[in-house]
Amino acid sequence: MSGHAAAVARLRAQGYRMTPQRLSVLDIVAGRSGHVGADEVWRQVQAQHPYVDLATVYRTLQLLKREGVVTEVLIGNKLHFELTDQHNRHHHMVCSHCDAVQTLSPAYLEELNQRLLGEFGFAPDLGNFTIGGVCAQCRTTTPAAPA
Amino acid sequence: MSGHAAAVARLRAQGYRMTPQRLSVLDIVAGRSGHVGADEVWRQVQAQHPYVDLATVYRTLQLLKREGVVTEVLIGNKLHFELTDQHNRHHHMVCSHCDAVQTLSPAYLEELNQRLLGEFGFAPDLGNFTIGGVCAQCRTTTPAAPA
DNA sequence: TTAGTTCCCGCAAATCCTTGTAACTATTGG
DNA sequence: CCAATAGTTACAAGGATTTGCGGGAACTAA
Repeated sequence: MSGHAAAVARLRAQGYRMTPQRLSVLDIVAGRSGHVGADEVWRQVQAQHPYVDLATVYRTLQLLKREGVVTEVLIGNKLHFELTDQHNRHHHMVCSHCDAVQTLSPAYLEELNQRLLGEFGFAPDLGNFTIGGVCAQCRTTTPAAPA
Repeated sequence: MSGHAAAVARLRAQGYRMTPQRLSVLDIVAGRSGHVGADEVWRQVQAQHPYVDLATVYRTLQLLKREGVVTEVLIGNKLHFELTDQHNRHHHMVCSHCDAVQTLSPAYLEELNQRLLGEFGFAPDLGNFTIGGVCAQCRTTTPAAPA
């Protein structure tokens, strides 16, 4: 219950009602060091408020994502979420073979970001950027992978 | 019926049976200059073979993607496909606001590709790479967008 | 407080895509 | 030519996520 109090205040200031459901969702995502699947967020929310619907969890997660409070990571084909940490920004590399996730410093995409913006006026959504591929582990132990 | 005859032969040589359903799916994707939604592929397949199931279309598209014959583009949250053109490779930038798609030369990602491979041993799937963001048009006409 | 308005939720249905299954079809080996 | 085999399909059911809707709770103004 440390880092996200400011986020709650900010959301409230923007006119959002921080209902028990929303606070619960945020608490659960914030209580993790890494990412959580939407379904697991739901299960944990239900432990506190058994009547909460899955749709509410999804709507809340989308809201928090829109407001930059959480970051979305597509793993396999499930959405995961983690608390956005301004002081430790990172992107994600997800292995399509074993679903392992590595973090990637924003520095790696900074140049691309600038070029797309400068040359095309296109502002990439790097906040929720995830790049798929095959990790080192799977490349060495799998017969099908490029050099 | 020009470009993909070779692909058909290759798939056949790999042991795949090029059934009427599969040929139809491939013909339809190949008959487009740009990308087609899975649902529209289905509709057009049905015009030729009314009994074909949507699941077959999806399975076929996945097969063609796995084999590199077609490229997948996620637009909005619908999958689109286009014939992979080795001589005109490109990635896609998709606007999350208006769903417009721009193509992007592979040159823009070549350095990133090399760095991820060299520093992490991670082989990004750039063949089916799509980057989301907000296009120039929407950035100027929308109140919410970064500089 | 009270009426009016806005926001949010639970519920249900819909959407897009994937997967399980049993039947069907081409191919292979006698 | 017939049986065994492997690959494919239609159909149906499932999974993940989104959306429509109507009621209800919270904020606002007077």
